Amino acid sequence: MTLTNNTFIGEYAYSLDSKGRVNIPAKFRQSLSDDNEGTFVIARGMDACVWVYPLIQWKDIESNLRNLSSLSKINRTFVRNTARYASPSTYDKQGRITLTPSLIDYADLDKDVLIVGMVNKIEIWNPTRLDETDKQNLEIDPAAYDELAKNIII
Amino acid sequence: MTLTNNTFIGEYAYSLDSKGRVNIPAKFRQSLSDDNEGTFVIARGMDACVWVYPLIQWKDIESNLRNLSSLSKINRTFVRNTARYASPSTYDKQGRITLTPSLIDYADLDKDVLIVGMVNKIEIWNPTRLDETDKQNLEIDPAAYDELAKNIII
DNA sequence: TAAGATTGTGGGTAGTTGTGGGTAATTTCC
DNA sequence: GGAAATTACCCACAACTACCCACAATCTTA
Repeated sequence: MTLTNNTFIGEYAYSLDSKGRVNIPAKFRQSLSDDNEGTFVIARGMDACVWVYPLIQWKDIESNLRNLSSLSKINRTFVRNTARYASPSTYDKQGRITLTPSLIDYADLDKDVLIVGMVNKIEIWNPTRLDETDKQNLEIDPAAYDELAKNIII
Repeated sequence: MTLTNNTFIGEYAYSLDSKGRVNIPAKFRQSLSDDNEGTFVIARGMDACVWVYPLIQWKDIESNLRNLSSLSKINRTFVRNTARYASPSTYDKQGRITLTPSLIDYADLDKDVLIVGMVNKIEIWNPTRLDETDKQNLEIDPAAYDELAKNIII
């Protein structure tokens, strides 16, 4: 079984141990291409979660950031907020990455975490926070949502 | 006799075993093209059932999701809702795929299941749930059918 | 109709995966 | 420079999954 390289789908209930390590689901690891060198880049998500990018994917983002002119204030802010909290993390022999205390704090992570495949990246959630976010998202404009769905035949 | 590749029609009564495995009807398997690598992607249906996509079909959806920037909140929600409950499943030598406990729960599946060909994907139903859904759908607004008639010739 | 092939279903087993903890190497700080 | 803290690497084990074999029922073909 192989999906597209560096592609992640599905939801997994895993645990964060006392050393700040989380397992990356085996199915996700199998999808990783070799040029990632066993490394992810972890960063603050735009929601209350941790974003985990395979190295290759992150390099792509970096080159996009490079193209944003610092003349514009919003660009400066965006680049700063994106780069500031990002850091690389290589997984160990058991397939775990270590999260930074700062990110654990930001995402309000406890022992039980939910790992969610987001196609080009991975999200790590406190299950309670995800529930809350889900509920808030019910208030999203249904018309805009349908518009999105219309363009993707599922 | 073979229809178009990766196309599924008809209805089959099969069973879900204690390990969460369901057989994919032989006729469906014969229709699969090789580039599916013996793999399906199972996901939550929009009704109370499990959707089963041949890998090729899913990759199409995936590439659409990949193009949605996570800067927009509605995009994030859409990608998350779509990808979260999906997972790849390769069929074994007997032609069975394994469903996740989460999907079995969502579709309220028991031992007896109904497998329905939906042309580009497959649905797995609890027969009782399908009956109920059918009855509700009898009350479909005729105007909606007229609208549909503009888009399809049967 | 009978023999053979295919298909659906059940269960055993070996390998993989998730999780916890120990130890040595590295870094930090006084 | 040396002690303390942190990090990276390694081992161990239980739970789970994927793979394999078996068998009965059904369908195909001569």
